[in-house]
Amino acid sequence: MPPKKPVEAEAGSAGDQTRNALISTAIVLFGAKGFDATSTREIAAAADANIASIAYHFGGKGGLRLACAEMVGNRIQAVVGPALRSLDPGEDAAAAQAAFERVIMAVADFMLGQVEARDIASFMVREMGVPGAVFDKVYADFLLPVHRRLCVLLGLATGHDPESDLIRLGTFSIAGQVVYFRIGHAIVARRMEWKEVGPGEVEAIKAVILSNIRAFVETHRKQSS
Amino acid sequence: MPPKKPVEAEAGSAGDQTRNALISTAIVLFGAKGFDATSTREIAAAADANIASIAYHFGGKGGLRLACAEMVGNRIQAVVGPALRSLDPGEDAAAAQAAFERVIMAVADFMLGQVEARDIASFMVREMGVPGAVFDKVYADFLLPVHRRLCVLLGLATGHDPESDLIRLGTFSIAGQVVYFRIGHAIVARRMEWKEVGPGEVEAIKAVILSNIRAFVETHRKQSS
DNA sequence: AAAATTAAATCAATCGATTGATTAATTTTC
DNA sequence: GAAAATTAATCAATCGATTGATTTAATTTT
Repeated sequence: MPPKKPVEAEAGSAGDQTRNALISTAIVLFGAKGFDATSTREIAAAADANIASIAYHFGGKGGLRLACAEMVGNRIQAVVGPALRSLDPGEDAAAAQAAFERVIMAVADFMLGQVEARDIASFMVREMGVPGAVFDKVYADFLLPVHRRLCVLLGLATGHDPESDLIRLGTFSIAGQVVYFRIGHAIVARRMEWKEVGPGEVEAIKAVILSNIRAFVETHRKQSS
Repeated sequence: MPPKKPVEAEAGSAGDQTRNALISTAIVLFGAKGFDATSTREIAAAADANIASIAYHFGGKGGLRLACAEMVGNRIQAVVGPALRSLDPGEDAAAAQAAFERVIMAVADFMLGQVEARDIASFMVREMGVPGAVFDKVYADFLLPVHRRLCVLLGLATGHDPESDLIRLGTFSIAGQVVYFRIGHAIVARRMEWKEVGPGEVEAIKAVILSNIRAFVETHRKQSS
């Protein structure tokens, strides 16, 4: 019988080591090739573990998938969470816009930045395409609260109702740009004649997205009575 | 043995019928579940054909994948091509912007519109995520020329060099919004509390994207000397 | 025009390989 | 020494691909 999942990340236990190794390598492989295209033998070999370890620790391949989603959610929360709760913009439209920009830029840095984070982003983007337990969990635990908060900020920045169609869809259209540059990085890189998407290229992408954010706010800004 | 009675030789030979049926159903299944998650038996059963037909007509599962990409490319070309070549904007910035908007709106209609087209879009979006023969073919035959043409239009509309980083990345940021609303439609629909993405919802999305296009042009417009 | 021939297409059956999962035995850890 | 963890080996099921036989359509020969 598998043990209770560790609340704290204890790297000491031998069981947790292989457990974490399986999750880490599975995220990379799931993100790179997809869930179905990745075999349990491949994961076990890359993680230097036995095939049966997957069933032992996670109950099966599906359980490992959920465990990956949980770790991905925690990782992203650690990146975006502080930027989301770092300030209370109150009624200041400029401060709200600055906070909105900061969150989107943080997400872009995470999604497009370091190579180790790209696998995490790829995994999550893949899972968001197919309905299932992972989708429901990530949506409820991560996507919905983050999007709600972004809508509050964008609503304050423009003077519109945060839950209006304009603000909700507008937030999607901005956040969607970040997502697109992640999943479409191969196309973008080829078209831009980039050998790789390094720090300089990420900055170029961020500049365009930031410009689009400010253009959106400026276009839809309401006069505050 | 007596010869068989002459049968009707109506539209399409018997071989082409099953061939087209295999491609059509494969696009739907590949788009909905992914290439690896779709078995040849499943395709053959849905297409009401024999399993061996896939190897006979396409040489194998991979050949069917390429054949699907070819048909998808033709379908999209038929939709976007006329809008792209319908006019020569010359030096008129306003006409170029109008043409740009028309093309993006046509792509959005195709990507988000009718249910039968969503499978095609899903298939292509999936294939664009993994490097391979399909990626190379679609990029060279479809993505590159369309993106180049869009850059010309957006360059004319804003007065910038069509091949500048700003215009190329800006075009991606706009076209990427359309792609995102396709792959993220499940998330968007849940957040917007839409039961389904019907014509009205598509119009709402298009309005936001169109607004973003105009905000981009207005922000980056150069004075023509 | 009838018969014979060739080519195209589909069929049921089966191949070896691989999938995720499971077992029983063994080692490690505390 | 008991629980936790790992291991090699095996399970039934399914994968894509292939086979040889059969049927259908088109072409040639008589």
